[in-house]
Amino acid sequence: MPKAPDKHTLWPTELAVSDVIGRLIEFWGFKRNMGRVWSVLYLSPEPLSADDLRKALQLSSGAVSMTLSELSRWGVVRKVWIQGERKDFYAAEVQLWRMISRVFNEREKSEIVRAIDSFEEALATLERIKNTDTDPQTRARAELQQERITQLLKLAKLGKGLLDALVSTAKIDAEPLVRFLLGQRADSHP
Amino acid sequence: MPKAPDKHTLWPTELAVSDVIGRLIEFWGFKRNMGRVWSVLYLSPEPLSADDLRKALQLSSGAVSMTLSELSRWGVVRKVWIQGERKDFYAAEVQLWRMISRVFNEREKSEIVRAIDSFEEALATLERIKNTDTDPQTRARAELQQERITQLLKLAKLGKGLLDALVSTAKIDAEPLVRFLLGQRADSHP
DNA sequence: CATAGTTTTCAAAGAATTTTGAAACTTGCG
DNA sequence: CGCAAGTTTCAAAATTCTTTGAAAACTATG
Repeated sequence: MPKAPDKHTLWPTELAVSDVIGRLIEFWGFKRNMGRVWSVLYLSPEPLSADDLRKALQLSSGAVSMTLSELSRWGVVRKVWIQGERKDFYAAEVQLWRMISRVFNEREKSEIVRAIDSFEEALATLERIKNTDTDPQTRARAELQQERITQLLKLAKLGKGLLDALVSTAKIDAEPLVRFLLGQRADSHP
Repeated sequence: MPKAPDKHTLWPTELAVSDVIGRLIEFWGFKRNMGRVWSVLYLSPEPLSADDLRKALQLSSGAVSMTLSELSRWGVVRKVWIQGERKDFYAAEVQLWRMISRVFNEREKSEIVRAIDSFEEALATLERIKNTDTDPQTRARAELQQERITQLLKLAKLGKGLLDALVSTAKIDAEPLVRFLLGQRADSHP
């Protein structure tokens, strides 16, 4: 029985890249396997089946299924139909920039927005205290906290601004932010 | 015996803020308690002792000690001597911008640099394969991977550029990046 | 509509991380 | 010194997160 040309042994480069991305992604709050699976797909010339991935990364079938569905939810992997095949095949989103901005937008921004709301609410509460409480100590304390929370609020808004800029940059794809950050041309400009 | 004015009951606003920061910070890969402890210190008019923190946040003494030492290592909290007191007291770094840029610089950048190195190494390996291997399939595959990894590399470098920009902005504190990101003056533009 | 190939689900096992608290350790002072 | 307040350490316990794998659920034919 002739073995199918093995998709199941990763090249050392694939292993290295999927590992480092796994780590980066984990560091960033996702599961390591999400990074690994995505990487393998990203480096694969053709879409892979769940089973290919299971073999390549030595995961259980359940893990692969869950990882793929999470990746799909984030829109960084998509199903691909291959004619004549029964299985589902998967391919990585290759538009890195778009991918990242989507994730940033959904995940980070919602967290930041929550913080912003909470800061604003705290400020309002403190304002009420200042206008109500008679103890000078208490009022002074409220005032100090207002100042400090205001700083936090500014910072959070800055963060939100940054994410918004990234996202809209990704949409337009004309890359003013990229230029700005890299100082000059972004790497080899034909 | 007259109770000391209670530093040990947090105001609702303090609780809310320390919670939301705890979450943000956890989301960002630190321990939740680091965020909470820092927040309480940040909102406190005077430095607090380990014991104050233990009571305010209902943590074990060990947890407080470890959290404080971690926060110190990140330079976001510092010891303060209070004359006539036996205990150590702690205060939060209030220069948010500086604080954040330091953390970014150490933590994020090292992770990104690792990724960059790894990508570059992978590219070199693939180049060797292209120049050595005779199988056209293999060579084609190596080429595709080079392209894709190049994209990753660009992205990683962009990330590094972003962090560098943040850090140097923090150093100068003249805020070109801030301006750029917010488009105009901070806040309120219908 | 039965079946075999696939995917999904999910409770339990396993890992990893965090917290606890008592013991060991420091330090300043009588 | 020797003590006592204060801090740190660290092994064990608790908690949280991840993975497993077998069973249930799908699904495209014959």
